[in-house]
Amino acid sequence: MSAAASPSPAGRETILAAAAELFAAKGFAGVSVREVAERAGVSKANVFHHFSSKDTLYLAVLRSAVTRFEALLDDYAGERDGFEVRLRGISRDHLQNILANEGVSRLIIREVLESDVHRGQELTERVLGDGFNRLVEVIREGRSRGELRGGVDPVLVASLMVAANVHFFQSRSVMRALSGVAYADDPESYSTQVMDILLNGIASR
Amino acid sequence: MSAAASPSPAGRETILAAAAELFAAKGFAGVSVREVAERAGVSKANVFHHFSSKDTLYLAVLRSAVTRFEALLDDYAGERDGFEVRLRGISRDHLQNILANEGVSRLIIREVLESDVHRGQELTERVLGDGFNRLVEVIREGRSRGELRGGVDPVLVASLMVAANVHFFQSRSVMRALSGVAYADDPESYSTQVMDILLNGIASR
DNA sequence: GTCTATAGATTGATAGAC
DNA sequence: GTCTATCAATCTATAGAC
Repeated sequence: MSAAASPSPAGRETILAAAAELFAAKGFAGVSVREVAERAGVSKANVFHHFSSKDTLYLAVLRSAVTRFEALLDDYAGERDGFEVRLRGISRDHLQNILANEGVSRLIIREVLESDVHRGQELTERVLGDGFNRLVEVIREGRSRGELRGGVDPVLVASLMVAANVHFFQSRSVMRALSGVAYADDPESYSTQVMDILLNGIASR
Repeated sequence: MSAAASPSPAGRETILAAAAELFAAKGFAGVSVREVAERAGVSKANVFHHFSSKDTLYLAVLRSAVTRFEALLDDYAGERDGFEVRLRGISRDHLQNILANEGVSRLIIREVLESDVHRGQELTERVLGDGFNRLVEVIREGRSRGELRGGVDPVLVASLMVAANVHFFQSRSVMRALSGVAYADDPESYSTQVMDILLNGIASR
């Protein structure tokens, strides 16, 4: 099974992988479609066959990170774990995902930070919305089983989980320099402590 | 009275204000020192008299946001309020501060996100460290009075407070497009709900 | 030194053959 | 699905006027 002759199936994925590396390293403006095509070993026109525009390709790269997150949620979809164990696992793996894909994570954060109203809507609809809503759903499910204190908004809880992990990622360089930040190089420990507080903060009774 | 003849006192502040506007609008690379001098109505040499380099001036602009935060902490330094009321007030005003100074807030976030180890240390020492440590101190004080659950790290709590507010600011454009985000345009309500969870999560017993 | 004009290269995107 | 050929628009860099 040499990879020499696989015409179509890998095509799109190859382009996506090449684009991810390049965009992560040089940003949207710093990369040309020709460059992506060359690295992927296809023609420029082929890139436009799979992705209707450079921006669509870019959003697809960002979306790939969310797809990884959704895959992670699937891993915890089973009935076997309790609410707390599930949320802890999701948060831990989410942070692990962010750290394992630094380049794309940074792209998403930059894009969100810099986006105006219109771009924000685009990012929500085409990149972030589904993943976030699925996380909210997990929490809503917990609420319907009486695991949550009354008055706690599942959307806000999901937002806090994301905020904590994004913050860990984006301020690591500063945290490391702060004295007394024990968890700066230990995402596992960080995630555990954050969820200790969060779960204790939202638990019923 | 008239502002016509105030040679030195306002000088530094005028330059700082001019630089803040320009950096916020065009970023570090997009602004020349000559430009700053012109807007401030002083000579370029005067700028270098007050700030030893363009980067020092830039860091001073970032630091001005932290100075505002420290002033805010002073407002809550009195003995009159309880621990919870104090933390709630600090968080609310902190978010208000971030939103009222969008440009500089964005600069800081960008700078932190993009910084490597060395720049992270610089940002910590010359911009962010003092403010953050003072927030940690407030929480430590609460702990020493038995307001915190055992095992809760004050540094992590401070980090979570910052994370929540930064996240609100930087993902507003996305939150607005998400269905069911009630607090997207209501920082007061957001802050209240976040602190509901956080305080409940860290409270003793 | 500063501005304007312009030549040349490169960009994102499309058309049409295979 | 993939290619070659080609489009108009934009960017880069330089030449020359002031």
